[in-house]
Amino acid sequence: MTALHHLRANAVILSVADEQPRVMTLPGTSALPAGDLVDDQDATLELALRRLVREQAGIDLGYVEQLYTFGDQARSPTGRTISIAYLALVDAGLAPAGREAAWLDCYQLFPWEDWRSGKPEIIDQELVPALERWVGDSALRRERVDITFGLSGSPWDGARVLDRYELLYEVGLVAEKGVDSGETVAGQVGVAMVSDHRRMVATGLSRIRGKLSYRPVIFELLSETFTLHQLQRVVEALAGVRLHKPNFRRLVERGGLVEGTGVAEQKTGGRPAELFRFRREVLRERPAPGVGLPSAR
Amino acid sequence: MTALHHLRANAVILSVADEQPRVMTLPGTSALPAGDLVDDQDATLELALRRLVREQAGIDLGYVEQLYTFGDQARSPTGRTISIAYLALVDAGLAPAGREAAWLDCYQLFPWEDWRSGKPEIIDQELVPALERWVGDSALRRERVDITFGLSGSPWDGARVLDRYELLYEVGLVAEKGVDSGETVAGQVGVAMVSDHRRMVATGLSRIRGKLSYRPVIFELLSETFTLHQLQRVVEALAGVRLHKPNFRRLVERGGLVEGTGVAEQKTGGRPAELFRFRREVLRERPAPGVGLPSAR
DNA sequence: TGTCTATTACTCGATGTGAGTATTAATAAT
DNA sequence: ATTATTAATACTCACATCGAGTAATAGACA
Repeated sequence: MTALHHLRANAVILSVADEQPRVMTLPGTSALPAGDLVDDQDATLELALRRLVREQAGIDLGYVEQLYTFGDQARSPTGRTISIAYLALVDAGLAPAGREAAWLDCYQLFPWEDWRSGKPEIIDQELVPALERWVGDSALRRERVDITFGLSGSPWDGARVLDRYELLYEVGLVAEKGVDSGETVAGQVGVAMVSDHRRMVATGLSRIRGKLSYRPVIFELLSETFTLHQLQRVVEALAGVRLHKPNFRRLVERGGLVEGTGVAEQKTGGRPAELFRFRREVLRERPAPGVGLPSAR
Repeated sequence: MTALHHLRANAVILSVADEQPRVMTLPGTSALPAGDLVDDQDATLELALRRLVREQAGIDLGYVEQLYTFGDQARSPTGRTISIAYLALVDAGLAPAGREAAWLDCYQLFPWEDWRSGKPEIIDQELVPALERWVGDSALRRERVDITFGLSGSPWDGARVLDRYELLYEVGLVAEKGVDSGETVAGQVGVAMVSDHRRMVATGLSRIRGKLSYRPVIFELLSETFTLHQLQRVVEALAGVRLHKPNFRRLVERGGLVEGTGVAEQKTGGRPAELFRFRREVLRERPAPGVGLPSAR
């Protein structure tokens, strides 16, 4: 009745710095913090993961949620390895770097996901041609490609990060194994990661993009106080789209998500902005408080 | 590097019959279909689960998605057991019963979740008093109870099924272990299930309630064709609320989710209703097509 | 012919959303 | 001091959607 399995936990730790979403890796590698779940000293899996990250990267995680459990046979040649992936969000200000942790730009992993300066050129130049070849005259493939990549009049759905990654993987455009460095491989798009770690990051980005509009997770990535401009930049970085400033401010203020502190700060050369903080009471007032991206409904 | 673990897969198989959401159990028990993940004959975990359900309950699952991985130490006294739970949706018409599978009414498990005939009496009569005692004068507990159960002016959020179950578990109102029959236990609310299976069902119900409004999952529970009335009843059963008929039809028709077949059927004694079918093209047209419940935004 | 059931049509106000434009406040350079 | 710069703040407006209510209609059955 007892089975032998290789059981691991992986951490997708995201933060936003310099208007770029980034994921923590172990220094010198393109691997996520991960470890075997071997001893039973932790009461819950989540606590085991927190301990693991503390030991490997030297930080105490705040927000943590379970992402997905990966267990396909193809993942390892000798027997099945089960990996339970977790998503963590950390404030860029508190995030360590250097000997303990390195940070990898998410849009180097998924260049097609950043639409902040318009549609990424890689889509029409590299992805679409390869996808079209793969489609051939299959109606099923046609529909799938149209939906996941917003072709043939379908809208681009920012939250389908994972769908797109999985499709590109099937098509053979993204590599998963046999790559230890963070280099780009010929014939492949984006920077690869060890094993299926890039797929885990895609899962995490999908999750958080979807969650942005109905849970106030964004504040996990910001300090206690922040300007509305900073808040908008962080949302834009994660969502991968530019937002209309007046509407964003209206949404977030009138929506009761933030409250001003009265204090003004910021020495960016222009007019100092007021500092805001997350308004916790919104949780009691609205069923699904989030920042609401365009066409995300 | 290799760890010994007890690894299992569980299936939360939902369907709606007679306007009641129900979950499949093994006949004579209050246990979900489940099994050890021991051999590596399946390429993916999901395939392993499908085979397991086929062997145990004799049905081939259609829609399947991974739910959550449970691995808290408290689950088993001797070493950790990891359970990967999956959610499956089956058409009530195709669902088997009898020797192979039994069906358990979800609202017997969670009587407080069915608001179709108004607020369930159990909430004010049993839950709230116990919750209030548990809160005491802790502001943290106060906030949590208010949000999860819609107290002190907070709205009731249908999708928080799991939050409510977990809170009731902490408070001691729902039992998890040592109960093999489906009977109600003194001092406890709702029908218990084996081990943490009821928690898995709560997770599944939470997931599908949340998903209703942005993914057309509801059609997995219906036959190829159906009347709008049937569709509404199934949505109401899952969501646990009554819906405004004219608005529902407008939403679902003008939203492009269904299309008429021209065929009229139904011999319920009144005017025959037109049969509709799911309109697949909506997937290409809208980013997040769903049935949109009231205040679900 | 009447009754029942359920479909179908219409209205109306409140709210939210996307988009655009204008104004103001403070800092830094000249 | 004055001006340019940067960004915050304020306002408008059309449009779609939503919640809620009311009314009319079509067919089956007794």
